[in-house]
Amino acid sequence: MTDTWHDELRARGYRVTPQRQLVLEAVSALTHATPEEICAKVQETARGVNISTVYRTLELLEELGLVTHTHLGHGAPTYHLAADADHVHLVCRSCGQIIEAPPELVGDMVARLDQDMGFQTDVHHLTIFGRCRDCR
Amino acid sequence: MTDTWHDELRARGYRVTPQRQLVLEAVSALTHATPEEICAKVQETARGVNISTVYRTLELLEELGLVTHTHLGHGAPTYHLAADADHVHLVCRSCGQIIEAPPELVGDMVARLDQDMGFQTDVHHLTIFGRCRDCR
DNA sequence: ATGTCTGCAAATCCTTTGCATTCTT
DNA sequence: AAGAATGCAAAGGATTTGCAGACAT
Repeated sequence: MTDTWHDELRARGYRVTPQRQLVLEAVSALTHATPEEICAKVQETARGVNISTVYRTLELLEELGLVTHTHLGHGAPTYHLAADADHVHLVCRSCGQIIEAPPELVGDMVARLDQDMGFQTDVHHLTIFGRCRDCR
Repeated sequence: MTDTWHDELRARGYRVTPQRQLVLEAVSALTHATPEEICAKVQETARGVNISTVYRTLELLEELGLVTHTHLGHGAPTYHLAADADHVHLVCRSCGQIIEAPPELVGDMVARLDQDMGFQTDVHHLTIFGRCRDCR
């Protein structure tokens, strides 16, 4: 990833800090990571980084469009790099497995929702619950 | 609704209690209700019913297949009668409006997920985020 | 009578907030 | 120097749990 977001940050009056870089790196390195997990990863490099900073940073990075989150279950949401987020999530109710499916699978639905309801789907945030092949 | 679930309950070794009946009635009377809201509704009839009883009861009723829940946003989940749940939820990110759309809209997607991935979608639990006609 | 269910209070999990201090600009 | 960001601790909302007493069977 380039560092153009540094300029984006400054242009908006925000500041580039080590914590923000580390959180973004952690989101990049992990997949489907919760704030807690991201915090743990960050602390491997810089201990002392606080969980509240992680929350604040995730909110900021999401506002900048660099990361997105999804709710994969009951607990904490999970974060992705927005650039890696071009898929929908299938969550198996039975074994808990998380499957990343190509967005083409829902293309027809997205088109119909648009045509019939005027509704513009946020595909990146889409999570579908059900049972996977192995569990049905 | 008939009371056949009473027998179902007893057959499984559970008991029929006023609280359980009231919670089911509240879920039936309300729509998209959170545990808190359900509790408030129940307390109109029987004050003293505790929120933890509501949580335990909702879990039980869900296990019995009488109610389902969906996550419509960040906060608490919302509950439905399973019999009323034959629709998918569209949530507008901008105005917060919740639209109940006919399940036919996602029929194609469900079929594809089944064919291509062997994945059996839980349509009742499906919530789609995006922007509604008025907000796009 | 037996064992389940309830209410209560406390505990837990996840997230947010206030504030003094530190750091980026 | 000015103001934004951080760490810390405390508060907050949602949900779960342990337990003694109440209730359905």
